[in-house]
Amino acid sequence: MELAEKEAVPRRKTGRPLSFDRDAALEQAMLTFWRYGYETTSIVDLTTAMGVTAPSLYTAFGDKKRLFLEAARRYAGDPEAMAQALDDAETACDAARAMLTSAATAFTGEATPRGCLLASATASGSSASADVQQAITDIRGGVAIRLRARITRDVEAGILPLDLDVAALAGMVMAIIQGMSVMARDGMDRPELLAIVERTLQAWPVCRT
Amino acid sequence: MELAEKEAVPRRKTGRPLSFDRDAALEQAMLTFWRYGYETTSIVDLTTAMGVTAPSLYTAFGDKKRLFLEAARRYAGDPEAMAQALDDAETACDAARAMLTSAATAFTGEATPRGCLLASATASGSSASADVQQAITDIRGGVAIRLRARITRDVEAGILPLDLDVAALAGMVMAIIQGMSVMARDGMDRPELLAIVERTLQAWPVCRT
DNA sequence: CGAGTTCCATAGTGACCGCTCTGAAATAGA
DNA sequence: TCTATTTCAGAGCGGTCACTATGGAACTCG
Repeated sequence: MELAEKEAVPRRKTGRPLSFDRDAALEQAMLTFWRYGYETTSIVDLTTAMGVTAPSLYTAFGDKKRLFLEAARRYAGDPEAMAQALDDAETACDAARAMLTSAATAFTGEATPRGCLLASATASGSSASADVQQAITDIRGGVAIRLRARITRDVEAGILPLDLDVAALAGMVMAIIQGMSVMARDGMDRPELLAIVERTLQAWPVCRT
Repeated sequence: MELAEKEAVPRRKTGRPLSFDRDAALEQAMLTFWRYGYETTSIVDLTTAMGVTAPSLYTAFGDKKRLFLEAARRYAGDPEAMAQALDDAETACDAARAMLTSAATAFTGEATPRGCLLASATASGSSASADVQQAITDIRGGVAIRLRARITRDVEAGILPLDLDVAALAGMVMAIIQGMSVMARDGMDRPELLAIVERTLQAWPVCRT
């Protein structure tokens, strides 16, 4: 539940120090979950990638679920920073374009797995991990909420029509992001994804002005 | 490899007959994979849903991989029928609209799991199932190819502009389908998905004429 | 230097995984 | 009815799963 509270500063004063870089290990865990998914990544996969033994992993991160959620939070980045980026864009259309192009770029990185961790890692799973799936769903929902808020701001500013279906417009952007994740995993390259982004933005009301 | 050949008619003449409806059992297997994914569905999950014992499952379907691929083929339906439906539509835009609305409807059915089996069941997985993931990717790719062909037909007929990026337009439709699968799984209802479809189709060149 | 604390690696734990061995039961053809 | 063939259900195969008990090693503090 409130596992984010004691996480930041549980710093011990005495005792043997950590023999590995916790942050670097978390990064490797994130990349492993990104590539193989939550349930379909084994502890052995993780310990191998992170370069630590199983007991060290459990001491440092709790268990597989908490490690995954921490990795997912690291992947998602600071929600406030995303909200700020959306707000800083001149228009909601610019904000959406920035979201989509950065997604298309991130999904086709050379040094990372393809696609989106949040879209693929818990896309399916047993009922035993329903709570983890819900947590990731909530992160996605948070992005959608912030995007809708940014669009609504443009409606209220008179930039977008008053009768606009804000949820549908935001939903289109979210759907393209999740869809591009699948297609990037299928091997589609970055220019193709960016072309999809530009085509999709043609659906934006009066964005072309 | 060529497991589709001897499948249709391996009918034995003697011996104890099957005590269950193979087709109905396959249907239940499909629904189970649809809900829980490929690797994250256990044999016990399957035998429970199908109402058969493990040895019966293996005798009738081979192994987990072959059962899944057969279920996926059943889910995808006849590719020729889909190609025919695309061709029968008056325009490529109508064909795309039909694809998208039927996807939005199928992803929010009352009697089925939510989302798309082909989009979610192998969205992530260990490297041990890379061949299964590739098989599902190929099915998705087949849909994209047929959609591009239908769009190209409209370009050649002068309905769509000659300089149209066909791959990008088809990719947009495919991305929306995969994306709606995720959002349907997140709980989005049918009217919301259909609103996304209509908004997205605003990006279609001169579809509104 | 101890005492106390924390992390280390080895070597497991029971539970579940996909899958199959076994022998009885049910059919078709002789 | 007898034989051959196929499916049935129960029990269990080796392997992997997430996770941990244990005892020694490395640190801080007094």
